[in-house]
Amino acid sequence: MNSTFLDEHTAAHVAELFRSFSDTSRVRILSAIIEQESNTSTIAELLDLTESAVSHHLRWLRQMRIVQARRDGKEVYYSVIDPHIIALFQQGVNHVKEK
Amino acid sequence: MNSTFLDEHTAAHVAELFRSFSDTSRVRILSAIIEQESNTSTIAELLDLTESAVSHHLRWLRQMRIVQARRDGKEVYYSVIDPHIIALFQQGVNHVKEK
DNA sequence: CAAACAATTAAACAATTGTTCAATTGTCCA
DNA sequence: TGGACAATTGAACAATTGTTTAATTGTTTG
Repeated sequence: MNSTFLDEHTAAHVAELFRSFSDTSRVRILSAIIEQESNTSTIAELLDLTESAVSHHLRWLRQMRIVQARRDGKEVYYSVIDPHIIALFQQGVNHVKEK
Repeated sequence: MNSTFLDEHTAAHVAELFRSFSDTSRVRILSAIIEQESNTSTIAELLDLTESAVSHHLRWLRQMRIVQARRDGKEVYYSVIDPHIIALFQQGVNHVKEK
């Protein structure tokens, strides 16, 4: 169906996309907000990370359009919008779990 | 169906898996050998990389059990065995292409 | 308005990563 | 066996990345 042979430019974008899921903290953050929309400090507390570290990762994911931010008063709530992204992430998780 | 909330250990493995696809050269190498089983120097020539660089990446991918090596005389041919891995990779590629 | 809380940002740092160069190993065949 | 070719390996390096600390911005409420 689809050829996978990629030009350098597309390959760079694919790599960038997968880089979203290539760090332990980012994977944990994503798993948390896929499970339930949460704000920065709740995520930080839940995962035992500093708010700053979480915020840096979320900025990265925001720039990649992986996560969506919604402010409610002082808090900013994050979630994963795109079902394709969730499916991609889940597929990686399942692969690991089924070993 | 499946909860995605992950313990640190599983998250680390998931991150490690996705790291296989998180570098432009590795993405290009994978796209080449998914398209067609190839040996190190053919891949190097096709992608304009040194054989050493290609070999280093392939070692990484081999250790991750993403690729399979088959020696035929002087040449070592690489391929991606697991259809789940191919599907995961393709899904990332499609996500990028559909933007 | 000021104090308190939530989140972001910038700078700095240690750690990791990708690539190169050079040396080595494995295989074939004259 | 020795020379040629293919691939791997190790060491070194520059570049990138994740985290911390400290300062700053945004928002609410006393």
